[in-house]
Amino acid sequence: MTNLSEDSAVLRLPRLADEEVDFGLLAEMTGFSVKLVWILGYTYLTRAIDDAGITPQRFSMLELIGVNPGLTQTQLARALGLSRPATSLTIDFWEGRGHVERRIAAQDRRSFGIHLTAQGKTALEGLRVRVREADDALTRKLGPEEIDQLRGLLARIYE
Amino acid sequence: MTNLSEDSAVLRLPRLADEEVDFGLLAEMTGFSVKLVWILGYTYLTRAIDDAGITPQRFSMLELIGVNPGLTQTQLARALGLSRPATSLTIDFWEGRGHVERRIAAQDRRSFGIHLTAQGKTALEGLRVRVREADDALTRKLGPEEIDQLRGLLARIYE
DNA sequence: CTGTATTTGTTAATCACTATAACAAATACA
DNA sequence: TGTATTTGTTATAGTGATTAACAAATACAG
Repeated sequence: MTNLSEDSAVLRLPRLADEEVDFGLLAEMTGFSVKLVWILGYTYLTRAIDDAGITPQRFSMLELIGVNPGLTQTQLARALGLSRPATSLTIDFWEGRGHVERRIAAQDRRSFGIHLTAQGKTALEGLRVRVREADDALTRKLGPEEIDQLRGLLARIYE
Repeated sequence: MTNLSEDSAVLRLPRLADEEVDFGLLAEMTGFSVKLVWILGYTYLTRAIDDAGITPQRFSMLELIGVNPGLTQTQLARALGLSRPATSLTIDFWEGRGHVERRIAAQDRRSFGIHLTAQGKTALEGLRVRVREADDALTRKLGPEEIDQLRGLLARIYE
């Protein structure tokens, strides 16, 4: 995850501003602007939490488990838009660190309820602080009312 | 690129709205909203142009070449935020279709100036129409002044 | 002028991620 | 009771992008 050579990718962002390159249609597309901001946010977030393989996806999973203890893996997969195998592997990751445990569901012994361990709760607290900071950094050029405006417009699109 | 089985990925989007899942901190993050919209836009765009391997990245490259004929591969890589190997392969793709050609630069015979062929120009025109439609579809729930507002706020973040 | 260093582009090897397919166990239902 | 569906896992594969290594051309230092 550390890319520090000549062609480092973490910071590799399209360059709209400088030099003589005209972005043509891309510069007129809302989707392209969204992509640029997404890359920037992903970069901030990754830098904030990248300890031994913690990625935005993996954090999202831990957060969902923390807020909704007992969800099954299929429910988690659907909520986050992942395949069931990907979900299974993500839970393996957190279980291997002792942050999460699978408890067999009494009423349906095919499925597990996923829960945070005490360790997991502590880790999640620490991660949340850093994630918040990264998200604040992303919007640091906007005032509070502008952030609300932006969030509102984005929500109108995907809701 | 066709995923039509049970676990289809093209449409796989996190589900904020329905069911009993609480997204916790994620629901409060601007970066997460941006990600959702980005996924949606990427899905629309991919559906609009996905003929025989044309991806958003590859379209972006063709557009940049069309608007800025004669750029070198290194300049294209920097502008789009790609590595030079990735850029080289993308140009291979378009060159193989006869849409782009490499012309040796007279003053520096290490580098090529990249140019559209007549075929490439025609193809680009057709793609531009579909790309515009996909971008319009993404923002169809917003009025013109709201789109401007959104674009302005996003630009403030990455500029 | 000569030799080293840098730059451009390509190729090869690798890595990370995700998906699909196939499977066992449990449950639902006809 | 027997078939079909669902849950989760494993195995396989495919994709994309990256790093490293390289050849050719150019820049520059001594």
